[in-house]
Amino acid sequence: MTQEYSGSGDPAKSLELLWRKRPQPTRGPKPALTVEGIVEAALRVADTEGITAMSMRRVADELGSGAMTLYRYVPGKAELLDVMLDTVYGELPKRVVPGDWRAKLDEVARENRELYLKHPWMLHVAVSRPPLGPQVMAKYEYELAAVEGIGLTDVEMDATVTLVNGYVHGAVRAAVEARQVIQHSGMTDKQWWLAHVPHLDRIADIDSFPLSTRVGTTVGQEFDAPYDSDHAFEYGLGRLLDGVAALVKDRAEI
Amino acid sequence: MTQEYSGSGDPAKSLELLWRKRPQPTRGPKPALTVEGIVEAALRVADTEGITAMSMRRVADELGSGAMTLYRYVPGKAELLDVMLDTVYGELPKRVVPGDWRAKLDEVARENRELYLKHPWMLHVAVSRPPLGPQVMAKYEYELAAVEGIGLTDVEMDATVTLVNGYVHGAVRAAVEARQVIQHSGMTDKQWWLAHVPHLDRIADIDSFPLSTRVGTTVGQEFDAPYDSDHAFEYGLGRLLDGVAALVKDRAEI
DNA sequence: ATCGAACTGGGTACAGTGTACGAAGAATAT
DNA sequence: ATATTCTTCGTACACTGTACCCAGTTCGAT
Repeated sequence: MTQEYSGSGDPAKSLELLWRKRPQPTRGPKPALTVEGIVEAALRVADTEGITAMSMRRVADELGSGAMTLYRYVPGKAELLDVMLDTVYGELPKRVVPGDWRAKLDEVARENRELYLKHPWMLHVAVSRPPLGPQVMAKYEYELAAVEGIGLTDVEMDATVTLVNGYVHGAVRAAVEARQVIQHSGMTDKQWWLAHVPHLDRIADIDSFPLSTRVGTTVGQEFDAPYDSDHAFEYGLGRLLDGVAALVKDRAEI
Repeated sequence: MTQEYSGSGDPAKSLELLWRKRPQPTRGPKPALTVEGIVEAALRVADTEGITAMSMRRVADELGSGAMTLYRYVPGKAELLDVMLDTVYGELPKRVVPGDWRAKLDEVARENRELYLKHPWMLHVAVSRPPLGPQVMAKYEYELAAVEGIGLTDVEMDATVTLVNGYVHGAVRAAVEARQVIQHSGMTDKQWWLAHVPHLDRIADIDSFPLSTRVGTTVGQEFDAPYDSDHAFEYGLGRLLDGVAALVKDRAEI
């Protein structure tokens, strides 16, 4: 399995770590490492080798120290992931684009998509309770600003940015999975499909699935792959924003 | 990490396993187990103890046999997960509801949601290339039927059911994470929030985040939790189907 | 009836994982 | 000079998937 859990330890410790407000001691030897250095090394490993490779030992190796040394700087792996997340959220450009709410929400979606594509390991970190670090807070503030003052209630504003974020997460997850499975298996989708079809013809009764056969064939021809991620992203985002537009129009009319 | 990868071994072996077309040998001792029994045991473990607990040793224990014995019946853990997936897809009622495409797509979304809630481990199995078993095929056929004959192209039909499935996956994943994190941490969202706010006030400069503060407070009061999953699901599904409706209307007019 | 081939069950081993514990040494306050 | 505090990090534990191998069982052919 590949689901990491975001930190759930002592809130005070976690927040002090995220905001770099940890009291530094006067006595004892000077620390050889820094939280920043550890996070940097962890990001390097996660970005290039994936989240499964990012073990405490691997990060320690990267820094030339022992695995247990890291525990002097972060309470555990979950909290390290929290800081990693908050750090990469700082990479979001948070551009304020001209235009209405739709242009802004569109920008939010695309910026998040870029970030996920750059750091695919983010997709596998559960953030039901987000790490309340400075970058996470700035991100939420920026995203709410996109839908502020267009007639939605506070609850609808929150639901809308949550919806967009959830959509992007899902869409990119599918796209990244597709990309990774190609590397993992050494086969493109088309090759995979061609390797399965003859066996499926032999084993299954494909006459029972007329729609699947017709649509699957068309989609395969059209996109040279069963799943085209760019197309899927654009289509889904378009539908989603259309749906939000309907609500906004509704609120404006009443 | 908690991402299991769906099988990527020999297509012939995988398909024969999924469709139960494996040639049974005549010589040698009669097998003590069956694929069905192993899948049943694995589902029992995954449903009750989660996907992380579902190890080959744990499943073997459940059956009173050695871990390596399972490898006589399934090529590996990935393929076992494939069969588990195909099996639970068989639980989908696949009701043909009266009404237009929207009623049918709505039903598709709700059936999938129920299934995910019943088997949350499904959310952590990567299915970029779905196991082409009988139940997966039947599911795809049923879902395409919901949007057949309403003026969409084959490609749009596929994109639409993919979009709905992706949406439900994301929405339920968020809801299940929220549920699990309560059990995992022993705190409700409100308790978690109340444990963090005083520290956040002390450490962060909350004046920099006026929208977050206002909206966060309102949402907290309204739903007694930062994240209400039922509300989010209904809101998102509504927006999504509105968006599809706009496309359907467009196609009808041209 | 005998015997080899084919098959099954499952023990052991390997290279990993997060992290609790504790030993050994270094820097500072007194 | 010494006590206190803080550092690094080796060892150990309970896990993981599964490769490899051996012993035992059953059947087909002779």
